[in-house]
Amino acid sequence: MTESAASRPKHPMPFTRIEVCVLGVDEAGLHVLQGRRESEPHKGHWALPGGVLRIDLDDTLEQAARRVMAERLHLELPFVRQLMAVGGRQRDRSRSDWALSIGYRALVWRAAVQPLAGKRMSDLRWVPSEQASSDGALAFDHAELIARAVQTTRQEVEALELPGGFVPSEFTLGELQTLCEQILGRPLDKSSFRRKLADRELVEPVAGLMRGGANRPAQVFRLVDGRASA
Amino acid sequence: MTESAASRPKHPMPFTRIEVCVLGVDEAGLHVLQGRRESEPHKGHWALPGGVLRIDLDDTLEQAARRVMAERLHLELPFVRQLMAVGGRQRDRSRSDWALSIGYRALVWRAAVQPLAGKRMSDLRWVPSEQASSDGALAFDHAELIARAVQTTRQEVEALELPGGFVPSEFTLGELQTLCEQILGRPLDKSSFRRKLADRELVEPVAGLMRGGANRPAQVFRLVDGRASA
DNA sequence: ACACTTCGTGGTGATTCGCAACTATGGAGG
DNA sequence: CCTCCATAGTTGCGAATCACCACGAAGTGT
Repeated sequence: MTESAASRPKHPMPFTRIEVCVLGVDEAGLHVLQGRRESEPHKGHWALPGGVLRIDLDDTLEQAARRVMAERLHLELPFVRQLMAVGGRQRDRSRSDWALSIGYRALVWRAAVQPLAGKRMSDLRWVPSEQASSDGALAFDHAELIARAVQTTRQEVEALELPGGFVPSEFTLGELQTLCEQILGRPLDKSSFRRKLADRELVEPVAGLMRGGANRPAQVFRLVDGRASA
Repeated sequence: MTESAASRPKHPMPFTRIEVCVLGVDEAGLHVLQGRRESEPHKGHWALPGGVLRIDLDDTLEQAARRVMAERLHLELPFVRQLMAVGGRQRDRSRSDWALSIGYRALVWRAAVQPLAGKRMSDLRWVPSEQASSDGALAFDHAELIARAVQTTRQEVEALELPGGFVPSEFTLGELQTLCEQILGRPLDKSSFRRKLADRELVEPVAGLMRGGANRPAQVFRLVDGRASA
């Protein structure tokens, strides 16, 4: 990042892509958004949505990830997080060219988002995360990206570093707990969950009640100041 | 990583580099290896050692990192770990070209390693990690890479996931503890340290004693099977 | 009035962790 | 030879944390 292209003899640069792992939460757990590729290679196969890094359009890597999401899925996802870079000489194909992908992750509430197949992307489907991270039919490192996305996201939720942008502005503690349980894929203890929230001063009550649904109403909370970790 | 360069219209690709943050441990703590740049831009300034990704020479990103270390520092570092990718349009310089860097980290015992200035790298120096991660004179994202390297390394040591390649094949528990303390920059409790090692079955004793230096000799241990996390 | 469901809080036993004391075992020095 | 000293290695205990369970509170529906 300290050397410009013009300052030294040109070397061929790898074909650089952005891949985005969109994790959708619903009642059944975590799901990964996949699309069917319309062009070679791997035409007709399922893959993570992604696209070419366009240095004429994108100012930053994050912005590139957001542009790709908009083009492929018609989705505006302001909160993305980098996973890792994967790359190397393609071994599975006879053409021996290099490929480099920067993986990003987004976390959304599945019901609140309506992805629409866009450029170079036909069908879309949600795949349960457990199934997706061990899908051999995906391009080789996509499964690795998915596994990493699920793992890091769960670690964050476990540590109650709530990933930015997906926690509603107002919620009850029961809702928040259910959300975390759906991401983690396992039940949490109500008492411990609330204690941690209180000790770390992550949430604060709002003067108002809601969800008298069919039982006792619950206190409404919001995240204190800007406690959404990027 | 699923699309080849020839299959779609060529877009200009970013100038892609590898930067390596070599963390050296000694009695005083963690240090970062820096070199003085011999060429523009930032000529004469201190920076992390790095080099251009050469898709004609490198088969993988990791291999590229190792090649760069060999060229710049005459060092063979088999154990490197990826930190993150940083990049974007260069703002500080008038030329508006893109740069992309993949950051890697290596952890070595400072006394056991003798870096030698190599290609496009003149002086070398070790800088205390605290000082290095807040050095404004470094190229902009180098400080970020250093901070990330120190942070993740300490997290790993804290969790006793001993980074590969830097733990001696044989050691006493006292030596291992001292090593961890130097990386973490704070003292550890002897009793707790040993309990954790025992509980998680990370080390096993070797039938032999050593270091009768001037006091009671200590049992020699080795890591059980392959407990070095990459 | 009663059942039912979720909210909210409190208690208890097990585990972990930090702190510190204590013993063991060698060398150094008089 | 005896004492002192530095480090090795173990043990015990109080504090903090956590998982699990239980109970009362506050609404709705029958």
